[in-house]
Amino acid sequence: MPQRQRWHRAADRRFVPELCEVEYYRRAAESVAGRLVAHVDAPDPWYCKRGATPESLTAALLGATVTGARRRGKLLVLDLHTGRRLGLRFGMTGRLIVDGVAAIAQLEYDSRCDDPAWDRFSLTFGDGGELVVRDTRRLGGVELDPDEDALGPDAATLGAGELGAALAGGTAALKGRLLDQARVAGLGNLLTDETLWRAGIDPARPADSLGPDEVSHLAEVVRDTIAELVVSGGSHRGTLQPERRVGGRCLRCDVELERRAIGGRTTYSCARHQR
DNA sequence: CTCGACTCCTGTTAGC
DNA sequence: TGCTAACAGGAGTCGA
Repeated sequence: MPQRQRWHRAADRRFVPELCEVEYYRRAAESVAGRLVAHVDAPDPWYCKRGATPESLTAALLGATVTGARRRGKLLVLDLHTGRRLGLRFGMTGRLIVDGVAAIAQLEYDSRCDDPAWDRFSLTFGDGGELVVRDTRRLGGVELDPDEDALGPDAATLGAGELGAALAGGTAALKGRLLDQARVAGLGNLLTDETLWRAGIDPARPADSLGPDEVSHLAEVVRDTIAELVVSGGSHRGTLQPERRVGGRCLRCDVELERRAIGGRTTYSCARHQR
């Protein structure tokens, strides 16, 4: 098979739970609101985070009624009528399956791993339906009463003032700050590359080197990009994504994209128009 | 406080 | 052809 075609196929599969994907999970999880938890299955103690155990999760959840599903950044929160909250994180390969239907059909790496063997956590409801977290690589996790305030403002509604505060006083690379969930919640590696490419800003610039107009513009691009990608199907629908590979080219400038490690993450950017 | 380096995990892929 | 090692990235921890 020609190399170009292989790249294209790989790009098609690239799909990681970032903000857009977790928003789909949230919408799917809304349908369990009003239901009573009749059974809790937490077979993997490693998957229970921040002091939670299969026993403590069962104690907190069994008999509780879910009252709603919220999202902050990449964290999905199920509210319970008891006032307690269940936090779900999906890592890189976590999927949410509600009543047997996957909230997203396909994620990177696990297209052929749609296997109940990777079920890390599930709730069964009084009506017989269920909510399952299926995570091949176990980088996600489940916790009780997550500290939502430890997360920065949600990227989907990021204001210029909020972004300015998130970037202030940082000499490290802009991209590193954007990936820091305590500063801005919801941006992952793909979405960060996408927004900086669209905004025409070099990801390696010091975070506090952006002028007020750049901050304002970037915040707008972040909001618009997320809004667009939530409508069009997820992070992998980004304009940059098909070119986000070795040898990929900038669709604006038709030059080869630069590939670097910034903030510890593989970064693709255009040396010509991202300044 | 900031921030880079390291670690977790496992399917895929590059390279010998 | 078959094996191995690097790679992918969200998030926590550690130490300078």
